[in-house]
Amino acid sequence: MSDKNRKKSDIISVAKTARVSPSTVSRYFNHPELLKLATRRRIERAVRKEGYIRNRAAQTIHGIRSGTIGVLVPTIDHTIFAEVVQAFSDAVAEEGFTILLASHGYDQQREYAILRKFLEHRVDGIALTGLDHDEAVFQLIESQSVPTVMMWNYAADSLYPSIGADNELAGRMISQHVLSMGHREVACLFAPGAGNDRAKARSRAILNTLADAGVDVPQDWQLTTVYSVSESKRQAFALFSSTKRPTALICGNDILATGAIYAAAKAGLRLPEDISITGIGDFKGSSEFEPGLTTVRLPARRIGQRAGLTLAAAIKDPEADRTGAHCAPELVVRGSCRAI
Amino acid sequence: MSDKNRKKSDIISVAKTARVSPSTVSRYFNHPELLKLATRRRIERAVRKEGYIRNRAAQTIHGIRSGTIGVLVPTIDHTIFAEVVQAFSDAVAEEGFTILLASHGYDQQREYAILRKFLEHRVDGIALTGLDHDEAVFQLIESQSVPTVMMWNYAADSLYPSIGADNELAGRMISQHVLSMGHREVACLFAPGAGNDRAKARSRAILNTLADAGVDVPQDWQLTTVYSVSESKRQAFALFSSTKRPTALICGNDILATGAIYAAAKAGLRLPEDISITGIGDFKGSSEFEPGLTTVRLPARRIGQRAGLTLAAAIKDPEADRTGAHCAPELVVRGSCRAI
DNA sequence: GTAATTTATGAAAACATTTGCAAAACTATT
DNA sequence: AATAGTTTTGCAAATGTTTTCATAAATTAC
Repeated sequence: MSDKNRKKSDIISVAKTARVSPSTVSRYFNHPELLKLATRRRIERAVRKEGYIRNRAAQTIHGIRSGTIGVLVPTIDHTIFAEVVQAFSDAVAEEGFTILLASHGYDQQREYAILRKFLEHRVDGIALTGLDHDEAVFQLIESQSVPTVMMWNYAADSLYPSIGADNELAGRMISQHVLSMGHREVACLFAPGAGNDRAKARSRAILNTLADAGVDVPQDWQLTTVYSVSESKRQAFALFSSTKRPTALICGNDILATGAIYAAAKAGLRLPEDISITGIGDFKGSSEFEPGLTTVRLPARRIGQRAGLTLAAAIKDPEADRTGAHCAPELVVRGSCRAI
Repeated sequence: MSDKNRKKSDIISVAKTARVSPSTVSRYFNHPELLKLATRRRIERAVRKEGYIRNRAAQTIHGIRSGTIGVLVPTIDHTIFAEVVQAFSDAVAEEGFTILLASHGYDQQREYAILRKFLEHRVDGIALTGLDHDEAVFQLIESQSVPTVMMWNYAADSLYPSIGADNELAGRMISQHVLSMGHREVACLFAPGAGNDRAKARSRAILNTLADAGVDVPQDWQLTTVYSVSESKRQAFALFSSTKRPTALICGNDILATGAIYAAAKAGLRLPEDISITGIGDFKGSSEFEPGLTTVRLPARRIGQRAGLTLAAAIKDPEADRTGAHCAPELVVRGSCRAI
């Protein structure tokens, strides 16, 4: 494509080979309709010959948008966030944006530091996960007045547009279903709530709903485990091996439920005859268990896409609608939770 | 943190409030050791007061590194790539880089377009997935002479440092194991090879190894399916329901194997008594099935980390060692493949 | 207390662009 | 062929930094 472009080519060198001024080359890219066809042709050839690639950094310092969006998730390698990020990325790529991605591992300090970095790169917008963030994070966003959305969790009164599911509702839905199937002896397996408002909202809602129905979950049936199949398998196995077993186990998410299902198999329990298990999330694959996992679908792809679209719109038009959106969770009844 | 910074603060405004010159502020950030303690203090206060955030775009046009690395994967929401990206991101974050992430969905045209975008952003380095890319992609990288690594797949003679596993070896390992367990009636379930050199290498190696041992896989036992639990479940179920069943099913990756396991359960086959199933990858969770999945571990995290470290080193020191690294696959024998 | 060093700071040029304004080159009109 | 109007282009200033070079200030040596 080029022979001796050892000297990186810039707009000036392109101008030279096209025998026009740098400004004209700039216009070629930004307002091509202002150029005479012949000039356009000439420049096009020069660009090609030089293998010139525009320098967004140089544009950015003119207040022109950087074309990047900072996306901040707790971790990338959980199905659920991976899906959100994928959908988000696809949505904004459509609009010409590229994402800067980073994960904070549920560490609020790191979240702040990463946010600063994003801002140094002059991202045009920011997508955070969850509604719960350090005060400094909010201040930073406020002071830089950069368009922001909060993904994953929904609350009507959030400070910035939130696009996600109502996790409390999800918790309520699954526990109501379990109750409606006649279960009274219910155990719970939750992810830790620290720095994770989603997990917190779910466990709160589940426990409350059960309590309201007069079902009391004893302390030793309220298990907590990190987000990991093997850990939840271990914990659930211990639970299933104890003398008194619940008839149903409500898990805070599908990954934990997966562990519980394996634990049941290991303990020789039949699903759902001996034990009912439910999840939250409806991750890819949850429908494929035998029997399928009864769960509440949190529409990850829809959330990611919607969040991306909303943010892109807010960036392009500061007057755009900045209200969030609730991507409603949906009860998915499969075979893993039976009626008593 | 600030009242009336409606006018975005730059290095000049900071200089003004600190009563020093802009150059001094610049030095405060880049060579603080050159400043007198008192001056440093003064500037620090001004920075804080103004809520100033450095502008990397402005630095970048001075040829200073942008601090970004472009990462290009086929898709983000496959466990395996998510893991690689997570590890990669962590590794380079350590060195001060932020990643620009995009996915091309196995579309070579899109890969090229995304690469151009990365280059417009003046990424300091590029990480691609796999060794197989469009000629134009290589030309672009060559002409911009930007440090590049290729992740996931390993080949000693690759054009750019490759950090990953030898997928052919992985295929050989698993089929040798299956053979050593005495299986002669073997079926295969592969991911499509188009635009995916990893999948291609595996299926080739598996078929060859089997053939060398005199085991011929009939055409209708060579199944191909997209990367999806439900699709592979469907296909495997069909296979299991036909009159003549293999004694073992070798799957091109763990996701496909997962589908096959569910299919077996659905078909009422016992694992491994009635059917042996193997995967490749050893994804998170593969060890937790009952029985655990026999597979070949491809060390995703190690690959991502290693790739990140290698690239970061190449960026920081152009003379750095640019040889790739083979992260050896490793046979993981669990219960899903029995001896006949 | 002065000269010679060393250290800390500032001025100005450079980086790769964009853009407002003005000049040049066309077209259309007479 | 001259004029008015329009379209196309170039000049120069601006953007937010870094860096080289020069100078001022502080320190040390005598």
